[in-house]
Amino acid sequence: MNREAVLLGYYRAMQAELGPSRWWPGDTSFEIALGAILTQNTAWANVEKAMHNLRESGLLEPGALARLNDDEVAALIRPAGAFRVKAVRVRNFLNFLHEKCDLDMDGLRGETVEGLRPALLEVSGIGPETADSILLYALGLPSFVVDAYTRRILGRHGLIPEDIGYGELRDFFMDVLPPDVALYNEYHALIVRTGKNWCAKKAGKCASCPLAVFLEEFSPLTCVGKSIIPHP
DNA sequence: TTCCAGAGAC
DNA sequence: GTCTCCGGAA
Repeated sequence: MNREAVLLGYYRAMQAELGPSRWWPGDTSFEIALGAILTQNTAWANVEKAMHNLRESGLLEPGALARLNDDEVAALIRPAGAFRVKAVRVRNFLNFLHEKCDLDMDGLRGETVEGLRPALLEVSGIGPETADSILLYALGLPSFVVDAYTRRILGRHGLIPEDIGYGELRDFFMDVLPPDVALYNEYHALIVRTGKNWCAKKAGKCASCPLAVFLEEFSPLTCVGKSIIPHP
């Protein structure tokens, strides 16, 4: 199998069906990075409520947010869920920005994925997916983002084992795709939109999925009606 | 593995 | 009422 051709085929199929995604929503690098932390295991609609609270209070910039204590931050981001945990994670990220670039993310321009990714992963509360989201969407660096939808879709199609680790799944893309920021950006956006609409955890709606042709081509699974079930 | 922890869909 | 959500830490 030519993995590059297959993965580009997935990309084109989603692109043809869904059109451009215009990701990641947010006016500044900091706002995008903040959203990446707040959306951890959380529906985006709830993140928007938290962002709205911060915006109304003029706190969507690092300097202003850094002056609040954790309880004040927690109260504002409450709609995003796990708010006490996430308030600490935002604090840790602000401390990172303070040391790294004096709270100005423009100071991170010129950094590389190889240089910055390990540093981000040192921050407690920033795991691999959040780090890659910040690198790609906030800073425009070519670090491919994978997530639960990526694993579920490719797993159900039989292209990867469903228990594949984050790093291995990321390499599955980065080993064959060119390091193209625009491609990486749109690819992950399309995966999330496709996953949300067609590849629900319990029962996928494969019949109408933009990627149905690939399921038939690669899958050891059986597609019955509008849902996908494991092959006996 | 379990907890976090609100909110919408079902 | 249960499940899931643009995960990560202990």
